[in-house]
Amino acid sequence: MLIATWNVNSLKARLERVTQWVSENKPDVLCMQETKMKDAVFPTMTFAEMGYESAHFGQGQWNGVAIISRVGLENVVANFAPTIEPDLEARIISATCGGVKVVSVYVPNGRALDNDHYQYKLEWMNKLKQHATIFAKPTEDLVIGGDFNIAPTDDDVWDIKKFEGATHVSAPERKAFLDLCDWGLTDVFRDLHPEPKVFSWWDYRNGSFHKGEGMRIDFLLATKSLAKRVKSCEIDRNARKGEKPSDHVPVMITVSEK
DNA sequence: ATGGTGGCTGGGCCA
Repeated sequence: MLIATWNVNSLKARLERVTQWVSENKPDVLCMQETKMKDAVFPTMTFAEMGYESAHFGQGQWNGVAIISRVGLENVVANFAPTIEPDLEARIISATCGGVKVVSVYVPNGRALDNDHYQYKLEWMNKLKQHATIFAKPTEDLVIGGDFNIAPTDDDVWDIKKFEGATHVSAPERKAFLDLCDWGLTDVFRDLHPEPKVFSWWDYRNGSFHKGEGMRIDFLLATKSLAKRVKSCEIDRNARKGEKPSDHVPVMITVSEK
């Protein structure tokens, strides 16, 4: 089973690249973020013709998350679980795909440490942990895939000195990330790849990709029962090349059957 | 280099 996550930065602008990537990689499940479209215009038929069911939680010009699956797509939950105060933005959708509980998340950016949006980000991470506890047990097969807008360690940014006073690397954000993992989730990529400076995002500006100035902020976080069956985890750096790339690239895991 | 690029849009915000 191949499970992937990708912040596509507008599915409308990226549809050709996304369908091309799906055709080549044939993920069983793909979590997407920043579709930036309303549900009514989500390309359900395009994916259906490729053999995928779709679940989309969109709002329009910003945010928007989706899960597409060719191994079943059941029990879809748009937004946080019903007992949690709902987010006003479309940033989380959950479903069960082929026996695995899957959550696609687009964690708020935070903007700046003194910005209200930063508090919103921290609260959002707390709600995500609550959502996990409601949506699944730590003993079940669960993967949370998405753009977390948090670099968990200094190895996950190109130069920590450039991030003094910035979001994505602050101690409270990193603690929120660890708190979520402490519930029972593993950063599968880091487990299999100890090497530093492997990134999933590069700013469009200033030739960042070619200078190697990126961050690893996109993750597949798996519960133990799932993580122990993961055979490989890759970040598809090639997806940042060529015409009209997203600023993020896909992260993918292959999981062996039980 | 207080800029740069890209995607919403249709001027300015967001990342």
